[in-house]
Amino acid sequence: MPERPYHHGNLPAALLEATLALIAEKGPQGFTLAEAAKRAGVSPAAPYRHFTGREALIAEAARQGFEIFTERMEAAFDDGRPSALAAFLATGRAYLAFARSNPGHYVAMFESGISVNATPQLAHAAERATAILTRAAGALSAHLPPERRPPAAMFAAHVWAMSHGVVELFARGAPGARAPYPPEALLETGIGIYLRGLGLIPPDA
Amino acid sequence: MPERPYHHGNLPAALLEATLALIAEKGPQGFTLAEAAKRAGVSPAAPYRHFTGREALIAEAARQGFEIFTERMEAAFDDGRPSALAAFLATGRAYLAFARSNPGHYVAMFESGISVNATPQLAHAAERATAILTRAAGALSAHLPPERRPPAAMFAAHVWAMSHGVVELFARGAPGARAPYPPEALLETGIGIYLRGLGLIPPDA
DNA sequence: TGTACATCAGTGAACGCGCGTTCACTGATGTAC
DNA sequence: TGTACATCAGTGAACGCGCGTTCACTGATGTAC
Repeated sequence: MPERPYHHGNLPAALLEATLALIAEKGPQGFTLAEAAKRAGVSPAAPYRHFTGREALIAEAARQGFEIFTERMEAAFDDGRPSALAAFLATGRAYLAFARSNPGHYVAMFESGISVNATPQLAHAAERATAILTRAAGALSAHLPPERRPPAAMFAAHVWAMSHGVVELFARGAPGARAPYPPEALLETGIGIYLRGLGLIPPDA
Repeated sequence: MPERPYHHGNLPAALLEATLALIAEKGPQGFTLAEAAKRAGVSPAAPYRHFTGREALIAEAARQGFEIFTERMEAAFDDGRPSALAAFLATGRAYLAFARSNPGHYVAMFESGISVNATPQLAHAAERATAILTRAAGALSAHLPPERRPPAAMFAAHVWAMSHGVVELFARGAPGARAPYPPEALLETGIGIYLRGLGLIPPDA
C-alpha cells in the first residue's frame, strides 16, 4: 500500500465524494467538514484550500446534483422519442432512479435547506432542471385540445410533487419500512391514473 | 413583570412548545436542548427532570404531531359526510392546512429522521394516521366497480405522496420562492385530475 | 392547626467532546533564465 | 540541463464555542401525624 503523497492529486473531487456519502448517511445537518476531510485522508484544514467553508461544499454538492439530475432527465426524455407518452413515463422512472442512485445529491438538492439562490451556479442548475420537467409535460399535454390542457408548469408541478412524495415517504431509508408497495410501482400507477385523468391515456387501457 | 417562581408550573408543555418552534425554524438537526431550555426560561439541566434526553423531546413532538394530525383528518373526513367525495377532498385540504399551521409538528413527523418505532406510543400514533387516510380512500373508492378499484392502501399512498410532495416542494419556507402556483391550488387540481383518472369524477366536470 | 420530613423540580457549575475556522509552517511543484 | 525562486497544496496545533449530559445542591411543595 503506497503512502499517500503530500499532494492529494484530486482533493476537491475526493471531498465532494465524502460529502455525498456523509449527507446520504446522516443528513445535511449531520455532515461535518472535519469528517469529510478525514474520509478524504487529509487534515481538517485542507478543505479550505478549495472551498470557502462548510456551506460551500454542500452548495457544490447540490449544484452538481442538479447538473446530473438534468442530464439524466434529458436523456430519459430523449426529445419526446419514441412518443411523448413513452418519453414522459421514462422521465418519471428516471426521477426515482436518480433519487435511488444518488441519495447524497438528492438530499443536498431537496433537503439541505440551502437556498437555491445560494450561488448563481446553483440557481442556474436548478432552473435547467425545472425547465426539462416542464418541457416533458408540455410535449405530452400538446396532445390535448387547448381548452382541456393544463398549463405545463402546473402539470409538471403535479408530477414532480408526486414523485418527490413517493421518494420521501416510501423510498427513503424508511426505518419503519412503512412502504405498502414498491416505490417504483407506486409512482408508475400514480402517474398512470393522473394521466388518465387528463385524458392522455384511454380510460380502458 | 412578576419573577418566575422557582417551580415552573408546566415545564413539559413549555419545553415542547419551544421544541416545535425551534424545529420549525432550524430543522430537527438544528434543534438543541440547551436553546429549548433557554426559551422555556429554565436551566439546561431542567429538561432532564421530564425527558430522558434530546431524542425523547423530538420523539414526543412527533407523537403529539401524529395525534393532532389524526384528529384533524378525522374531523375533516367526518365519516364520509356529506359525501364520500366531499369528505375526501376536505381531508386533502386538512392535510395541507395541518402542514401550514403546525410546521414544527410536521417536520418532527416527517423530516426528523426519527424512527417511527422509536417508542410504542409513536408507532401507534403513526398507525392511526395511516389508517384514517386509508379509510377515506377506501370509502371513496367503494363507489367504483370492484374490477376498477385500486387497493385502498395504494390509493391512499398516491394521495399522501402528492400532498407531501406539494408541502415539501412548494409550501415550505421556499427561500427561492419557486412555487409556480399557490400550494392549495396545486393540490386541489392535482387530486382532482387523479380522481378523474380513477373515474370518481365525471370527465367533463 | 403545627410541625417534621419525604419528595419533587429546579439550579449552576462542570465535564469531555467535536465542531468550524485560523494561522504560521513546510513539502512539492512549476517556471524563468 | 541546472538552479533560484515563486507558488501551490498540504500539515498540525490551537482557538473559542456550544453542545448533551451529569452531579451535588437547594428551594418549594405535599403529606403524616
